[in-house]
Order: sequence, then structure tokens, then C-alpha cells
Amino acid sequence: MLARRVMTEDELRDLPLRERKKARTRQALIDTALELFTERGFDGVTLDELCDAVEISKRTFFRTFTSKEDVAGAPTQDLWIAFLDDIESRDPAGATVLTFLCDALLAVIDRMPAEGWTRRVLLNLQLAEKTPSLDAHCRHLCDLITRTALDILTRRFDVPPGDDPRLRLALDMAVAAFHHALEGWAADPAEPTRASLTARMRDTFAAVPGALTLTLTPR
Amino acid sequence: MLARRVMTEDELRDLPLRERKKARTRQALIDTALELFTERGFDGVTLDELCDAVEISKRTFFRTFTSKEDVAGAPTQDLWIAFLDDIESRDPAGATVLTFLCDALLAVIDRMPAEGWTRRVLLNLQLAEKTPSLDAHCRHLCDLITRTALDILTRRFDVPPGDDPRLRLALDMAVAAFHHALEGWAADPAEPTRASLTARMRDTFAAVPGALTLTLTPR
DNA sequence: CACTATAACGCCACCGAGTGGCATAAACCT
DNA sequence: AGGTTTATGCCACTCGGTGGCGTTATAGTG
Repeated sequence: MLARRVMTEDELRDLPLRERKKARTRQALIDTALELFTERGFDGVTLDELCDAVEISKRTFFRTFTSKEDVAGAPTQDLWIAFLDDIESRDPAGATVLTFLCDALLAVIDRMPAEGWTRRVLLNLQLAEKTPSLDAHCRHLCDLITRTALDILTRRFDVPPGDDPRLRLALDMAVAAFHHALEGWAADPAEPTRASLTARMRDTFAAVPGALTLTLTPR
Repeated sequence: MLARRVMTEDELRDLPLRERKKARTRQALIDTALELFTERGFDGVTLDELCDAVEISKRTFFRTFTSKEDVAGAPTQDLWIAFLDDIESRDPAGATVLTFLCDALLAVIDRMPAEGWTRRVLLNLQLAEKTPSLDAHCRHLCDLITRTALDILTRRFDVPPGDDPRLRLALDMAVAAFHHALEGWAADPAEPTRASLTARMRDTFAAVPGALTLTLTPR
């Protein structure tokens, strides 16, 4: 259901030829899709054009991605997949759920491929901001991830039973904080780097407790 | 951009004939769409069939709703619109943002039309749970609402400037809590009533502070 | 009441996303 | 090398969504 994550060329070497080819066309699709979409707009590029550019048939495209939105959202999706993988084995060390999740996200970002990763995520985010259907797709996916993460944590840890909303809420908060950090990062006029993203993340997560006690005073 | 909210027959009386007809076909579309979709599945009903049932042309459908998902998501959308309307004038009374937003939501739920409202929202929610594209649409819309709410609050109140994430986070928390309440409510085997929904909402909002300090202990 | 302006509607042709089926070709495994 | 498996290409098709335009119904005016 959820696609495999990106791999470096090194990781590719020791895979069967078939898998290598699949991974390469997948990556080629992502890269050219991001370029074409940012150049002429998401709706300004038809799938036929994209497939022509990568020299595959439309039928093959739909064996790799589930929709046109799916290919443009692949970079962040890869991030989420890696996140799920991380919390599967991360040591909680007695910390709160929120710092646990924050640490997981920071670690995952650190582990992403060096080559061109920031650019891909950046284009993905910028496209999502001006393309409603893409934004919708990403948010839906994000919710799937949240539910899966909830399952993982419930399985691994001794959490309050079924109808206690706290774990779910903590997950949603982490996702919200992460989103906010990404948003600000993508809009940053300065060259967005991995370091500037992690810095933003720490700031946003640190602001969460203050959000609870914030009050409204009329102008 | 955002559609008008539902109105009772009374409110309809003193509108020009044209507006009355439009509102009635809109309501007819929502009702029959919800029935057909729950009966045969969202993807099991074509737009042509829906339009036949309501005796309008497909062209007219798209003058009332922006997409197939839009008509199925109308009930919750109406709720959000009313929410925006409420926070436009609600008195903060020195409370925290979170209780302010919770109060707004409770008030809005209370103000919804008595006749068949719970059923419509319920069908909307249940459909969204099994229809990915509908879920995606609702979440996207929900984000639009959050941004608009942020604008309203920033305009009305003396909030921390631009890059302070706290207000945004508080809004996201409220939305998350609301979603969780709705989800539990829709899955409730007992007859879902307005009262049971508001009760769930209070519980969920009350659990928010505890979500921050929750820790993970291995099994 | 008649007459015009204006907004909504229906119809039709069209585009593009996504799917099923089947023949073909490439990669895998002795 | 030869048979099996798996991916690919091609074709036809469905359905969601849009633009254009003629027609109908409502609103407004003398």
C-alpha cells in the first residue's frame, strides 16, 4: 500500500536488476514530475506528457504511483515512511510522547539522502501550497501515517486503553508542529538547508506548551 | 469560494424566488447524494445517476458544488462556515484560545438545524471514513478553514506577531480535538445525538493538557 | 401587463485521469 | 538455452469535470 522509500545508488547495487530498474524509473518519474510541475503548474502538465518525458507508458506509471498527486507527494511520503520505521524501534528514554516524536522526526531528516533531497521536498511543499488536490492528497496520507503510528505506539508501549484520546492528540500535535515547521522552512527566502529545518522544528515543538495557555486580548 | 450554509424553510421564505430554488436543489442534492452514496458506495454512484435522481443536468450540479466530494462533505463544511462566522464576534472573556475555540464549536453545534442535521453529518463522516478521496477533500477544506480562522483571530485580537507559531498550534489542536470527538461520536453504536457529541467534545478538549505530559513506558 | 435585461439552466462536445485486458518482452532460474 | 515469472506497452473504455451556446425563467421597469 505505501511505496518503498528512496535509496542511494549504493544501496541499489546489490538488488536484482528488475528492482534496480523499477527504483530508477520511480526516481526519474519523481524528478521530472517535480521539474515539469513547478515549471508549468501541476494542472499544466498531463500524465501523457510526463510519461513521454520519462519514456514509459501511462499504464506503467499507474503501476508505480496511484495517482498524479502521488508522484508529486512522494518526497514527503518517503519521509513519513522513514518516520514510521524509526518509531518502530526508538528508545523512549522516559521522555514525553512529544519529545519522543520530535526526536524521531529529527533523526529521520538527518538520515535522508544527501543528494538533492532538500530540493525535492522543497518543490513538493511549494507545489502542494498552490495545488488544492495535491494538498488534499498529502493531508490524507498524513492522516494514514498518524493512524499507523498510533498502532505502532499502542503495540510497543503501555499506553492508556482505547478511548483515551491523549496519545492520539499528542500525535496530532506533533504532526501539526512538524507541518508548521515545514511550511515556514519552505517559504524561507534564504537557502533552505537541513540544518535550518531542524532548527525550525526545535523552535516549533518548544512552542507547543505555550500554545495551550495562550489567551486572547482584544485590540 | 466557500458555499453558503444550510437554512431552515423559515429562513428561506423571505428570499427571492431564484435564491429559494437554488437553496432547495442544493439541499436535495446533499440529501439524495448522502443516501445514494451510503447505499451503493461513493464510487458506486456516478454523477449522472445522482443528477438524474434530482432531475438536474450535470452542468447545473457543477454550478452548485465544485466536485463529487464537495456534495458529500457539505454537512461538515456548513459546520465550519458557521464556526468562522461565530469566532468573528465571540467574546473571549479572558479565557485561553483553546477554551475559546471549544466554546465556539459547542455553540455552533447547538445552532445547527434541528431537522435531520445529525443524520446528515453522521452519513458525511461515515462516508469519509471509507472513501479516501472524500477524506482528503474534507481535510484540505479543514485546513483552509484553519487558515481563515487564523486570519480572523489575528485581525480581532492582539496576538503575537507573524512567526510566533503558538496561535496556529492552538488552532490545530482544537481542530484535532474536534476531529477526534467527531470520529468517536460517529462510531458510537448508540444513537448519536447532539448532546452526546457535545459531551465527547468537552471530554476531548479536557484531555489536551494531559496529552502534552504523557510519557511512554515499554510493556 | 408587456417588454427588456439578466441570471440560471440544459445540452453537447471535449479533455484528461484512471482501469481492465491481453499480447509482448524482459529478467530470473535452473 | 529453455521454460517460468514478472513487468511493460497498447487499446479501448468509463467517468469526473469544463467551455460554449442556445433556451428558459425570474427580476425589474414603463
